[in-house]
Amino acid sequence: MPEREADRSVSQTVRAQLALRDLILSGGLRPGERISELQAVETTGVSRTPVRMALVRLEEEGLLEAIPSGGFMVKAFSERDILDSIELRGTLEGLAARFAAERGVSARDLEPLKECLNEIDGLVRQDPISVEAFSSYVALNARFHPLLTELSRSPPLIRQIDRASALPFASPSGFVMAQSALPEAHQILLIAQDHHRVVIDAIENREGARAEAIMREHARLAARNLRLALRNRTHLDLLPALALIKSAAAD
Amino acid sequence: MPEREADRSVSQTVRAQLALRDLILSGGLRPGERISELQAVETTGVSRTPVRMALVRLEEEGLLEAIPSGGFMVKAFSERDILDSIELRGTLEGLAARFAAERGVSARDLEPLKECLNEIDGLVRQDPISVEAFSSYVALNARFHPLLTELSRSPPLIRQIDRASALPFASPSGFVMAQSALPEAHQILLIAQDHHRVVIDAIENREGARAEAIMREHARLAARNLRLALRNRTHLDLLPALALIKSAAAD
DNA sequence: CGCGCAAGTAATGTATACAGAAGGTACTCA
DNA sequence: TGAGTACCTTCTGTATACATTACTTGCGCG
Repeated sequence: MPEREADRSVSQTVRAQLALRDLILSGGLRPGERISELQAVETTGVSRTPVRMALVRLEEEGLLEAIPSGGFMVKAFSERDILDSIELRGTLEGLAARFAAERGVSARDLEPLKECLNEIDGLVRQDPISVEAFSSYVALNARFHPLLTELSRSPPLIRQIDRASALPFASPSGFVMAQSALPEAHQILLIAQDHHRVVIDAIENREGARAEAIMREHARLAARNLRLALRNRTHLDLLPALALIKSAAAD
Repeated sequence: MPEREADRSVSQTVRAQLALRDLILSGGLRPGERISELQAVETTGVSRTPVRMALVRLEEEGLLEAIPSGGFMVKAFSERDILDSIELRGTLEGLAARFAAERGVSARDLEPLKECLNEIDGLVRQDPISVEAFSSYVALNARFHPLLTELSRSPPLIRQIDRASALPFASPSGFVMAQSALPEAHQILLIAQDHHRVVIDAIENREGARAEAIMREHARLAARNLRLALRNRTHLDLLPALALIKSAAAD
């Protein structure tokens, strides 16, 4: 079947949203820079209507900021903003873990999570850990966290966590790859995996406060990774999203 | 100056958004009901383009749900959803209070909050409390909570709290008016005001954990109000948003 | 030489026309 | 009588044209 010009199956709006998001995260647009709709029409190849829709959605996503007089600009983030976003995500995931513990979960619901954990165990046993193993870890981690969130069985909370994780630097896997270049890499991964095991154990034993606390601390690993990566200033290219940081980056 | 057909100063999109939100919250549309764009065009009087924009924003706001095949429907909420949304808001406000306590706030920043508290004190001294006093309380409460949130000086958190409070039944003032019809009304108001004083005290003394805990508990007053109002089933007309609840309401 | 105003230009907000798809209904066949 | 199919209606998604508003540039006046 002919499939020129990208997928014909997805809507123009989604296509524009993806294209613009990539453009922003790859640093194609400077923070604070106004996004011209016509310019966006040229780069995305779709009409103004879906472009406008995509811009609105990217604003809600947090990547854009509305200009009072009209239009949108690329949002700029401080390092503090990012750290706060991580703490925020950890707090929400903590709430989800507490809900799961307090309300109880069936062994059947826990099954896919334990599978994840076992697969991750296979990875972290390596020393040193290969880059491919890191990629696998990112994938497994990106599977584990949503599963954990869903254990809360709370649609409003799940929704809010999704929104809080939409910002790439706030997502559970946002800074794992940055970590791969660090000497502490293996150690941090072992700790993260221990957090995973502890939160499942806490949920199984209906220990709400413990489940909540460990998820908060778990998120703070991401904050540590960010700080280490910024200080070392090595392999920052692994983190395209950092193009949005105000002071740093911007070579 | 002529001002027919509503304000000419606000955009059509905002006008449509307000009109549709009122329509939904007043129960004009049943939960689960599909919102036809053309029908929305007729009721709002604006064209399809701003109507579509308004629908997208109302979806992000949480009042609408996207239908996979296209279009939007009015979202339905369970009582549990609402209770979770309140707990969620309390958790976020707790985080804001903790940030404020940990990072410290100046006496100048606290001034407007203390003014609020003093004004509320003047209200809760009455016994019994008039309906007008309740309205004044709602207004003051709606001023206090955003001020408290801003003490965190964390734009990402402020943004997330705004979004969590957008749902009318999750907002800090969502169930205060319902409470006015209850025999426990005065007592609950006194407790709420004590929470306000305690959180400010905790922030002043840099007691982060205490500030966080009290805001969580403070939000649970709203949950109590909701449960009492639903059990008593009196003055439910004060809560138009309850038209969105799945099982209840729906006469 | 600097500030302010005006005019031109460009960009956004809005309206509408068109195409494609989804859903409903009626009819036919088993 | 029930199920399946085909057609028709109605809706959404997209494109584009138009109007209004904001911004910029250049000129004139102080």
